[in-house]
Amino acid sequence: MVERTRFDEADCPVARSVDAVGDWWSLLIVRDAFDGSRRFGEFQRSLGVAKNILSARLKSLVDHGILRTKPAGAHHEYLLTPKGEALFPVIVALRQWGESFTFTPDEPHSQLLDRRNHKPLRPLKVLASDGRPVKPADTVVHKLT
Amino acid sequence: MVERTRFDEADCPVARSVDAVGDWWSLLIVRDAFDGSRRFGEFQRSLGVAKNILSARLKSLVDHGILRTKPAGAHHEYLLTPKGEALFPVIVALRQWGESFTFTPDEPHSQLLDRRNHKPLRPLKVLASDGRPVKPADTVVHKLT
DNA sequence: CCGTATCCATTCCGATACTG
DNA sequence: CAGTATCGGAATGGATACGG
Repeated sequence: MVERTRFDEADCPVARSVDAVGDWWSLLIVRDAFDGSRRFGEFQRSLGVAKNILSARLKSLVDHGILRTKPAGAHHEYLLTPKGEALFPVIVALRQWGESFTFTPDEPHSQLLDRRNHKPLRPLKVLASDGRPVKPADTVVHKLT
Repeated sequence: MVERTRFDEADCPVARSVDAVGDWWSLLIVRDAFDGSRRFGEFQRSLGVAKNILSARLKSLVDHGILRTKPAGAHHEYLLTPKGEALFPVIVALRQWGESFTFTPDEPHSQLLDRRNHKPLRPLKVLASDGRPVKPADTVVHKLT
C-alpha cells in the first residue's frame, strides 16, 4: 500500500507546521478567524468553499487544537485557541510577502491595519537574540543526531 | 468542467501567497533552499520526495519567481531569488510556531541558530507603526470595494 | 548524477442533494 | 442555518523505468 508522507513526526518544526496548516484551505480559514469569522456559514460565504470541504477542514483544525467549538444558540461557533492565535505572525508574514511580491504596483489589495490609528503594521523583522536584524545567510540549522 | 479554485487573482495577499507556496512541498523546498540545498539531488535526499514531484514543484517555484536556475557544471542549481529570500520571515514564523506547539517539552527538534553566537533567534513580533506590539484583536482588515 | 515519462492509488475538491 | 452523504473529475504523490 502506498502511504502519503506525513510530517507530524518530523524533527523539523517547519515540517510539523506544514503538516498542521500547510494545505490549501486551512490557512485561509485561520485568516478568516482572525478577521472575525465564527460561524460555519461565515467561513463558507467568505471562502466560497464547498460545505463538505469546509466541514472536513474545520474538523481537522479542531483536531489539531487550532480551533475549538463553543456552543452558541442552536449550533456552535469556531474560535481560535491560544495555539491558533499564535499563528498570527505566520498570517502576517504571508500577508506582507503577498503584498510585496504578488501585486502589481497599481493593483489594489485588502490591508491589515492598526485599529487605533488605521495605519499599516511594520514589516516583520527576524532578529537575533541581541536585537540585531538577521538575514538567512546569518543563520545555521543545528540538526539533531 | 469543474475547475479548482485559484487564488492568484484574489484581492487578499494571504490568498495569493497561499496560491504560490501553500502546498505541501513548496514551503519545505524553500526551507531547504535557505538551509543551503542547491542541487536536485540535495532536495531529493533531504525531503525524500519522489523525483517527478520534486521536478514539478521546482518548476512551479521557478515559474513563480521564487527560485531561479543557474548553470553549474553539467547541470544547474536552484537558487533563491530576492522574492524567495523574502519568504524568510514566513519560514521563521512557521518554525517558531512549530517549536512552541507541535513538540512535547522533552522532544528534541532541529534549531535555527544565529551563526555568530549560536543562540536562537528572537520570537517574531508583530509591531504597529509606532513600534508597539500588536495582537490580532488590535487589527482590522480594510477590504476594498 | 539529473531529470523526464509513465502508471497507478489515494486524496482533494466542487456540485448537488439531503437531513435536522 | 449547519452540517452530512454521495458522486465524479482533477490533482497529488509514490514507485519505477528510462534517456541525457
